[in-house]
Amino acid sequence: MAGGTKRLPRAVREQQMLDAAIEVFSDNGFHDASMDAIAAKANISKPMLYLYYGSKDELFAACIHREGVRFVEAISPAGDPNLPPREQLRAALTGFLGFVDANRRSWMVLYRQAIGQQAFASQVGSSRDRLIELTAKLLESSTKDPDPGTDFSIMAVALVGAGEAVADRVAGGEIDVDAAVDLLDSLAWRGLAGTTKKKQ
Amino acid sequence: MAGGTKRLPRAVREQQMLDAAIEVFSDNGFHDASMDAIAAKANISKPMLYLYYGSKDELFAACIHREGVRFVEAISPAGDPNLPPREQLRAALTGFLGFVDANRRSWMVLYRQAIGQQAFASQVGSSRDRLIELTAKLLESSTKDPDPGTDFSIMAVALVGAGEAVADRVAGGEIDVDAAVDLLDSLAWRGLAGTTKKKQ
Amino acid sequence: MAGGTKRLPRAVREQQMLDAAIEVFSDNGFHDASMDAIAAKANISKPMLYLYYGSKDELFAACIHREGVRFVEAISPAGDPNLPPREQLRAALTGFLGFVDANRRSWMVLYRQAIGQQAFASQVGSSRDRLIELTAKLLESSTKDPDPGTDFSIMAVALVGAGEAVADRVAGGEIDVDAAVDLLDSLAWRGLAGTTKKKQ
Amino acid sequence: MAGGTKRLPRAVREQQMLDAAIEVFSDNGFHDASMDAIAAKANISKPMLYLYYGSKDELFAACIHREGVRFVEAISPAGDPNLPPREQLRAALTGFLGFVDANRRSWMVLYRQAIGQQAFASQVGSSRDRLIELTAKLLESSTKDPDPGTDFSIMAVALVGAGEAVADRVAGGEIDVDAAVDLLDSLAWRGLAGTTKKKQ
DNA sequence: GATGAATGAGTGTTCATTCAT
DNA sequence: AATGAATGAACACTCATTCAT
Repeated sequence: MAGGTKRLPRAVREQQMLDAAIEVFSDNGFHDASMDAIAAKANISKPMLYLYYGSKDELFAACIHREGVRFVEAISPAGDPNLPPREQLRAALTGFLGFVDANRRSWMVLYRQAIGQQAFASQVGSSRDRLIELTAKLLESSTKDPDPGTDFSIMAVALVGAGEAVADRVAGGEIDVDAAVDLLDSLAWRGLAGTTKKKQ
Repeated sequence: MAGGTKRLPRAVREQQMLDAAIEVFSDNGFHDASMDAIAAKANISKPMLYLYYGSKDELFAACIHREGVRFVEAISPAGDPNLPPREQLRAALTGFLGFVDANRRSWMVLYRQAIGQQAFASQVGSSRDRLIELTAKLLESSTKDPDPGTDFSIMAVALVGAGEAVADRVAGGEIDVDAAVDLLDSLAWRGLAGTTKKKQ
Repeated sequence: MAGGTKRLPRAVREQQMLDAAIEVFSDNGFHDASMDAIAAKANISKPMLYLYYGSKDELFAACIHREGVRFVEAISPAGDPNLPPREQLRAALTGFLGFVDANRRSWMVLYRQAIGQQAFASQVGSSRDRLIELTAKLLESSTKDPDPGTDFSIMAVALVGAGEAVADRVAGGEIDVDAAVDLLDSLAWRGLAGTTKKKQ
Repeated sequence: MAGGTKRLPRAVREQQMLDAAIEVFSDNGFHDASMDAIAAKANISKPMLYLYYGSKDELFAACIHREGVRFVEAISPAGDPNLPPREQLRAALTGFLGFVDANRRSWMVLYRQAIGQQAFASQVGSSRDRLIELTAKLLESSTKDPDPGTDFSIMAVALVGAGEAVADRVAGGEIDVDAAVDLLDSLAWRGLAGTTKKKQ
C-alpha cells in the first residue's frame, strides 16, 4: 500500500488508465470528470496521466479512439462478403446494437458525450462515418436495379441515425436487442409497410 | 460602450439575453460558455443575467425552453387534421427540417448540447418525446390494417432519430431540405424500396 | 399595492427603516444582511435607504445609535440621586437586564454583532463606556471609606462585563431577570461570600 | 517571490497558514478577510489553502480550534489539585489573563470575532463553556458551607464575563495583568468590599 | 419624492497542469 | 519510474451602490 507502486509494463498501464478514464468520463461527463478522480480510480498519480496522455483532451480522445476501434471491430464481422447483402445488414445491425447493449455505460455515454463536446465531435464523426459508409455499401449492394439518382450515403445517414436513436433505447433497457434489430431491418426494407399485418 | 446599454423594458432585455446566450452556448458548449462572455455578447453586465435568470443553469434551461417552444410552433401546423395522415407527416417533416435549416446554430447545437448535458437531458427529452408521440400518432393513423403487435412509438423513435441525423446534415448544409424531406418520407413508407427505380 | 407609494413624513420613514434594518441585521448579522432585504422589509425601495442613510455602514451605525439611546434611557432612571447608592445600582441592574430581556433580538444581537464588526466597535464602545462610567460613579459613591488607590472604573468594567455575560443568558432565556439582578448585586457587594448560607 | 515558496512538509505549512489566517482574520474580521489576502500573507497560493482546509469556514474553524487548544493549555496548570482552591482560581486567572496579554491579536480578536459570527459561536462557546465549568468547580470547591440553592455555574458565567471584559482592557494595554488578576480575585471573594481600605 | 434598471468590483472555489524530489 | 506539493487562471455568483426616469 504505502509505496507499493507496482512497475507495470506500459501497455498494461495504458489500459488501466483508459478503463478508469472511461468510467469517470461516462459517469460524470467530460467537464465534470476531474483528472484527480481518474488518477485515483486508476490507482496512479496524476503526473502519470500527463506523462502518458499529455492532457485531459488527449486522454479523452484516447478513450474515444479505443472505444471507436472496439466498436468497429464489433461490427466488422458483418462485412463477410459470403453472406447475401441483406444478411450482412442484419449482421451489422446485430453487431451494432449488441455492442451498445454490452457496453452501455462505456460507449453510449462516451458517444453522446463526445458529440456534445464539439472539440471531439469530429473524432466521433470519423467512427460514425465509417459506419455510415459501411452501411451505404451494404444498402447499395443489396438493392437490385437502383434508381440511378439514389444517394445511398444519405440513406445510410438516416438509417444510422435511426439506429442510434433505437440504440439509446436499447442502452436504456427499454427495448431488447432482437426487437430493435427487427425494427430497423424492417424499416430499412419496407418502411412502415413492415408494420402492416403480415401475409394477410 | 459599443451598444449603448440603456434601460430597456424587461421583455426586450430578456430576448436580448437569450439571443446572446444561445449564440455563446452554441459556439462553445455549455461548460465552456462563460457568463462573462454571454453578458458581453448581450451588451449588459453579468449581474443582469443573474437578476433575470438566477443562474447559468437556469439561463441555459430558458434557452432550451424558448427554442423548444419555437420548435414546436414550427411543427404544429402539421397537426391539421383535415389533411390525410401522410400529408400530415410530410408537413411535419417539412416543418421540422425547415426549422432546423432556418435555425441551424441556435437549435441544432443547443439540441445536441443539451442532450450531452445530463442535467438538461430530461428537459430536451420532453420536447423530443412530444415530437416522438406526435410522430407515433401520425404513423398509426396512417397505417391501414396494422399488425396488432406493432409498437408505433418505437417506430417513431427510429424515424425521429433518422430525422435528427438527417437534420444534422441539413444544418451542416450537406443536403437541402426538400431532398431530406423526400428521403425521410420515402424511408417511412417504403423503406429502401423507395430507392428502387420508380414505376418499375 | 401597485403604485401605492405612501408619502410618509420623514421621521416615520426613518423609524420604519431602522426597524426593518435592525430586524434584518439581527437575524443575519451585518455582512449577511443585504440592503435589498432591508429595503424589502421596510417596504421601500433601495434608493430610499441610500437617500436617508447614505450607505450600509451608516445605516448600521444609525441602528446602533438608536438602540444605544434607548438603552441608556432604560437605565437612566437609576440615576435618581434621592435613592441610596446601593438602591441605585440595583435599579441600574434592573434597568439593564430588563432592557435586554425586553429587547432580546434587537439589542443583544446588534450589540454582539457590533462588537465583532471592528468598524463599529468604537461606536458600541461609547454606549458601553457611558454605562461603565455610570457604574463606576455608583460604585464610588456607595463605597464608604474607599482604599485611595482603588480604580473604580476598572471595577466597573469587570461588573459590566459580568453583566453582559449574564445578560447573554437572560437573552437566551436561561435565567430570569430577577435572579440575574440578585446575582450581580450580590457579586458586587459580597463577591462569593454572597453564596454562603445566609444568616447562618 | 518574497518568501521562496518551496515544498515544505505538511505540518509546517499548516502552521504557516494558520498564522497568516489568524493575522488576517484578526485584522479584518471574518467576512472582510479574503482568502487571497491570507494566501498572500502565508506566501502560498490560494489553492493550497483549499487543499489543506477545504473552505474559508473550515480554515476559520481551524484557527479557532488551534487557539482554543493553546488557550486551554495555558490555563490547565491551574488545575493542580494540590493547591488550595483559592490558589487554583488565582492561577487560572493568571493563566487566562497572561495568555490574553501574550496573544493579544491572535486570541482576543479571534475570540470576539468568533462570537459575533453566528456560524462559529457554538465552537467558541464550547471552549468558553469548558472554562466556565472549570471556574464553577473551583468556586464550588472553595466555598465552605455554601447556600444549597447556589448556582455556581451562573456565578461562573458572571465571573468569566468579568474576566473577558477585563481581558479586553488587558489586550488593549489599558491595564496590566497583575492588577487585573488582583481585581478579579478580589471581586470573586469579596465583591466591592475588596475596594475598601485594607486592614480596616 | 420615489424607483426600476443597471453595474463595478470582488469573493470563494475549482481544476488542469507542472515542478522538485 | 513515479509522485507529493504547488499554482495560474478562470468561473459562477453576490452585493453595495448609482443612474435615468
